[in-house]
Amino acid sequence: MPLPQTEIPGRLQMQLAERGIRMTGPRRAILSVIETATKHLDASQILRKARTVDASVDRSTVYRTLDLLKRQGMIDELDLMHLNGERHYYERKTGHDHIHMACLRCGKITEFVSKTFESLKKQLEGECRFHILVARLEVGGYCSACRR
Amino acid sequence: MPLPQTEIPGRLQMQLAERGIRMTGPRRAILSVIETATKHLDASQILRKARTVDASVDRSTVYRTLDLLKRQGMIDELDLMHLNGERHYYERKTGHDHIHMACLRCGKITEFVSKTFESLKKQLEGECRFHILVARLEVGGYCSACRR
DNA sequence: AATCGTTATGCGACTAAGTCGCAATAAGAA
DNA sequence: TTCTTATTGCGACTTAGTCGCATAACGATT
Repeated sequence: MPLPQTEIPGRLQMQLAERGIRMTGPRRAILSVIETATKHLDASQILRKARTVDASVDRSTVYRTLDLLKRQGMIDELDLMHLNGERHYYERKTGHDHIHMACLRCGKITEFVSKTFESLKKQLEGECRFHILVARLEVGGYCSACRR
Repeated sequence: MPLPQTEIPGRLQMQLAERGIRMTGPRRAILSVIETATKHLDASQILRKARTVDASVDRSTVYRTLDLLKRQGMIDELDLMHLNGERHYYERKTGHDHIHMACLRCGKITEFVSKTFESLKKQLEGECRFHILVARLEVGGYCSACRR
């Protein structure tokens, strides 16, 4: 998981404030969970963790907040190749998109930043005249340790 | 949707036979639906269509068959950026992977084959020593007609 | 500080996707 | 035809996510 050390805690809160979006207790709890996460979390994990901060947080508030953050382009939604069922995972959007590689044997998730990926997106924007808002590249296979 | 004219109907059946996998009525119905599809179908659409061929086909058989085909690397599973809820879509795997671009305004799905995408996969295989079995690149944004 | 329009929340009931165990059935090799 | 093994339909279940609604809380304004 990307957790750049340069990242200011409370950044998501600030970004929402800048956009004139109301801040609330449950929202703060959920944002802090996402900001301090060290691995990819799904909605129910986010709910559980948020409740340790604010016990009243409800499941639907988690979903609504995730929708808000997605719409604002502040988080990305991942499947991680459905390694563990159908749930979705979330992570903060950083400046540079990265590729997720999921090992189908050991379950390890590897992230990878690639210039080629950036060129590919430019190619799509140009050749297809498509305006990209989200790009998600997920790969499933065997990691270096698990391939033989 | 890719429906190459060179494609032999019954190809999936043959591939399964080659691998010594048992052929059954329901399975045949489901395969034919997938083979003759002209757009991306989800599990319940596949079920509905398969039932016009063999009325007894059950939902769980559809899911089990889709799992089988996924495991055999004969179909790909797509989200299409969750344009219409959480369902998954399926398509036959062809020789060349392609990118799916989903327009978030009009819902159009555009497919794109790219050399750069192939290089990117090679890069992952090489630099990360990752053995790729599935690669899924989905893009959400605005298509040429909907961007302004 | 008190007011007030608007937005967000918790609750609970609901939908829809997908899973699973099991007894019955059908494939296909012998 | 027989027999083993894989597959099926059924039905009950789980789990992710949605929605309407009455209540609560934000935060701008006075």
